[in-house]
Amino acid sequence: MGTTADAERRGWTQNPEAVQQDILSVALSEFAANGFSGTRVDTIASRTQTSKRMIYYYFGDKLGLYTRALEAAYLKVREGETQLELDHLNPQDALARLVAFTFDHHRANPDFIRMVMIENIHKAKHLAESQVIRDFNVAAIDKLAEICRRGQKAGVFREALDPVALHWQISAASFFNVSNRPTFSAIFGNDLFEEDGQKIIRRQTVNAILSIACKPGEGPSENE
Amino acid sequence: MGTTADAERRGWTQNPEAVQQDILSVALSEFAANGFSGTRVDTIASRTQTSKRMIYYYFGDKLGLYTRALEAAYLKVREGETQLELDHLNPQDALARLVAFTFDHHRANPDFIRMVMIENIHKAKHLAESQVIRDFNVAAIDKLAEICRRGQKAGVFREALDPVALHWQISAASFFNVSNRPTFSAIFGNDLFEEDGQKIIRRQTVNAILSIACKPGEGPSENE
DNA sequence: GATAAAATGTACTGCATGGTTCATTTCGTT
DNA sequence: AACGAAATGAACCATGCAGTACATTTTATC
Repeated sequence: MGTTADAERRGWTQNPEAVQQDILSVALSEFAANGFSGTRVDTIASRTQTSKRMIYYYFGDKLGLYTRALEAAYLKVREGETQLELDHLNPQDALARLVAFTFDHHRANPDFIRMVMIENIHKAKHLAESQVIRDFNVAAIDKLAEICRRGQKAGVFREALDPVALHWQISAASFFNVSNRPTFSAIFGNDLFEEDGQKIIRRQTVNAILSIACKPGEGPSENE
Repeated sequence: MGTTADAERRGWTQNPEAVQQDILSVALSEFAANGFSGTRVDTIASRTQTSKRMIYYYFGDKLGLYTRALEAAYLKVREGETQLELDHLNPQDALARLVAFTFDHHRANPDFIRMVMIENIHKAKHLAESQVIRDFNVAAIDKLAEICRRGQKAGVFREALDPVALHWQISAASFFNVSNRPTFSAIFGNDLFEEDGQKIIRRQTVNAILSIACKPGEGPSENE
């Protein structure tokens, strides 16, 4: 990626970029696993090719490292979202596809989910302070807004439909599915989180979202 | 409360029950606010009428206190659920009522939500170990299962409807609404969490759930 | 190849914090 | 009122852990 040199390290060679990446990726996994106060800087350091000294050299303090890890998580997950191409589909199908994609994408990025969970525990304090995150998060809803416009213009979506409220519904299902899996499956068993169960949930979710968006009669067909 | 004596404390008087309750309620609020590792036993103690010594006397260690606080949170919230009476309503209305109630009930118990969030961060480790919680949680779904039975018998609900999957959907919306408010409103603004916005979300959620449960044509009416 | 800046290694420190020790007071029982 | 057990107070301890000091090595620049 870019000019990042390859890290051939015998004896040792300087490689600032690689060292920072190394630290960041370990930090992300540790913070995601243990939360902010639950995470030990020493543990991060030990899982790294480098030392605690370097963490403070590059990131200042624990909070600085956490913030950067949080940003890295967002960047990585948003990157994956750009893949999705929906313009060639009719509004209903585009929406269905977006929902299914979001559902799967959340599942595929549990570390990101956990970072957001942790942020919520902290009342989103750090997220709110990070300009990086705020900037490109507003764009997260663009695709959905565009679909809504098209659907309303075509007369198949409700006039009162609000993209943000719809995004809320999509996020709720997709997020909860990952975030609350431990408690939910501890209480009600793991069936819904096996492959078959997840298919059911995803289909239910897609249908539910479509029924929110569509005018009566324009809803999802039953034969999927 | 039962025979719990009133705590007239001048000089000081022994009152084990009241002391434990005092500790528990402070502990719940601290753990809910700061997570397990983020919480300081000294802070709990200082917000209490009693001392750190008593915490260890009654609860053994920090984890013991946490576990008891978690159980207390569950007990309190489940208690509030027994109010709801649905047998006199037809299945659709009963379900709509249950969903709206659950939505509001989650909102009214943010500390409980936060404890569950924290448990999920910890992969539900402590919840899984608490027999108390497991026991009365299976019962949490009874009302819903009964509604499903009635709706299917009446021919208005889908045959394939699974109460647990439906409960998942109801929980997802109700839980997310509280758990992710900080990050969501940090990114998209607070509108959806004001009174008007919440009404929209709740109505959307009720309709979405009904559309999942009901056969096509038996769905929610539009004039609500 | 000398020099300075950037990058890294090693060892350390100070305090926050979970948990304990030991003594004292309250209170039910006789 | 005496006695033992339960309940409480006040100070203390050990260590986990974020953060630092200081020395050393690499690398670019002249």
